[in-house]
Amino acid sequence: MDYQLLADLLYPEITETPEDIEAKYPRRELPEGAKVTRFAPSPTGFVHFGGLFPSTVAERLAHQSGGVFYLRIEDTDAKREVEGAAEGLIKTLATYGVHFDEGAILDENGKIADKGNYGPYKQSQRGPLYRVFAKKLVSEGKAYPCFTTEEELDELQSVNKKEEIKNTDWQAEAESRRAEMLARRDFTIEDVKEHLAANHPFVIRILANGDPDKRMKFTDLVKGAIDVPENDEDFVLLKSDGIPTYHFAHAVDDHLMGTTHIIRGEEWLPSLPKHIQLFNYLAFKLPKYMHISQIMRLDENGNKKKLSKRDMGANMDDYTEMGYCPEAVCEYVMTLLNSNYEEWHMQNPDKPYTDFPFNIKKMSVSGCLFDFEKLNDVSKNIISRMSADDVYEKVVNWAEKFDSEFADELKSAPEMSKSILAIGRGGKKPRKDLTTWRDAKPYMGFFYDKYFTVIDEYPENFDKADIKNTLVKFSETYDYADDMNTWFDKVKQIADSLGYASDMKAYKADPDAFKGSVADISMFIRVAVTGKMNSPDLYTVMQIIGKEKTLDRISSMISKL
RNA sequence: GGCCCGUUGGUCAAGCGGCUAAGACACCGCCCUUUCACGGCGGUAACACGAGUUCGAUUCUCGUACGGGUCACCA
Repeated sequence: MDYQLLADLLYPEITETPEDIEAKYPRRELPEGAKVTRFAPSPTGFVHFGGLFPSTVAERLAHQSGGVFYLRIEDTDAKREVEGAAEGLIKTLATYGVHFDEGAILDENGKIADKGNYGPYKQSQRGPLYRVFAKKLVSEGKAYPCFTTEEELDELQSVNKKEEIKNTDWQAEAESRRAEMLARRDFTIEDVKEHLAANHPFVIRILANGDPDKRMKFTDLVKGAIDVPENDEDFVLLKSDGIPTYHFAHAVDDHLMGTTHIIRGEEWLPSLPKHIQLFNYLAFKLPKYMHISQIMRLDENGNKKKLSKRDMGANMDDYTEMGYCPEAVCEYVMTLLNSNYEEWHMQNPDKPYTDFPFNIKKMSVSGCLFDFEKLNDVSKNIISRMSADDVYEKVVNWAEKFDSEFADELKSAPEMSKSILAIGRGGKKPRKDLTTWRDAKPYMGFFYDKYFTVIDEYPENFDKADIKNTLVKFSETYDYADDMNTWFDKVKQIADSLGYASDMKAYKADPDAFKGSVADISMFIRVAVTGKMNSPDLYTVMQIIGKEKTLDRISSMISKL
């Protein structure tokens, strides 16, 4: 077969050669050791937690090494493309610290525009480029046109691949596919001419020459040494619309764009043989690969499953609504990515996670389970270290989007709101009441008349009269100007007068000698003022609420008893 | 089913031929404390199984089991 003739028949309009293209994509001038990485999402939806993972790794590795991190949009599947998804992706990534140096990123008008010299960065705009390389492969007898239509393929495939395939069917399936593949390779120039004349669509397939029984040694930067079989599958390079498949685009783009490290999910491991073959055929230098373990979740049977789109915690945009601050999510990701992150962070509590020396060798080989508890802990700690002003601003920000009424309430009394948030904050052992911004309302709502309700009831085992007496006595003696000690001394006096222990030690030594303790007396007052059995320091709460409201709330409770 | 990857406490995980097998989260207990939230101290809890190599295996090799991934003109 005259392969050059075949190539010219297929792509008469392509006159450029790979060499011409290479000349337009010179090697990057980067310092020694600098890594060029990329994130290459398909614009089919939101950013997924499982996508934030590799993109964070790619970003860290590039920026830590003085390299380049770019965004390439893999919009090669028009059918699945979602309008505006790419823009959303970029914005979401940015909130989680994933910033691009180059690629199809947002310009000042919020539109996607290319930045950098290795574009275009949207694969749909790179069609001619791919065809040059495809033509080359055809001319070398390493790829060939296939006129089998999708419908015909579906029919040939005896079993629907989406359905569960019965054990016995697998063998038959493999055999029929093998036979079918060999048949596809069997054609003449005349056949091609006929098809072309009839305007039949075609795909370009690679002509696989591997022996799947042979293994190649391959080193993955995360997985270590692995065995991969040679590729024997004539997979598609160019689809009938002239747009490449992932595999071909990966080879051409990452070569041209100078990617040094391919960072992607573990699910790509099985297609590695295809990529190796392609890079070989194309005479491209194989980049380094890092296949990152997947994030799992527990299914209803207690088995681990890949965290998928519909799962809780999958959509990064949900975290905003749930009220997590991006720093918390980033740190949580770091703890999963590098096990020694936490240790480092304890030693460097004030440094941003971007100062952490990220280490490929410390990456986990096995998949990990997504754990909200751990995220919550990280989040709680981060918020506890923020200033009251910061927290105020962030809570308001969140509330403006998701609870505008609460936002208005906060903004109507900013000073009070800030002093509430300042309780127990700033010291060596800050309170950790807030895990997410969403927690703010239940935590501090009782300060505002609008949200104040008595939630907790007095426990049955206390005498109603004691409660009432406590409240009456307290309101009689309460003086807003009292300092904390004076204030508490008065509470203790009430305790003594009602037969409750004012000294906790005495109470603990002999609880039966008293009706209760000053703790209970405080609780009586606390429920009246805050509506809850638990609250931050009561004295401080009253100072913030103010004399009038404090007494109002107490008297309203008295009248209810 | 073929191929690939994995398996240390409930979870994330250190470990890289000899350790009483770290640490963090969660849980429990005690202390501190007027409640809560912190903080301090302590506790329960793990090398999937079976062979082999070795003086010695969590660590190396091979099986088995289990889990995950993948097998498209999707990425």
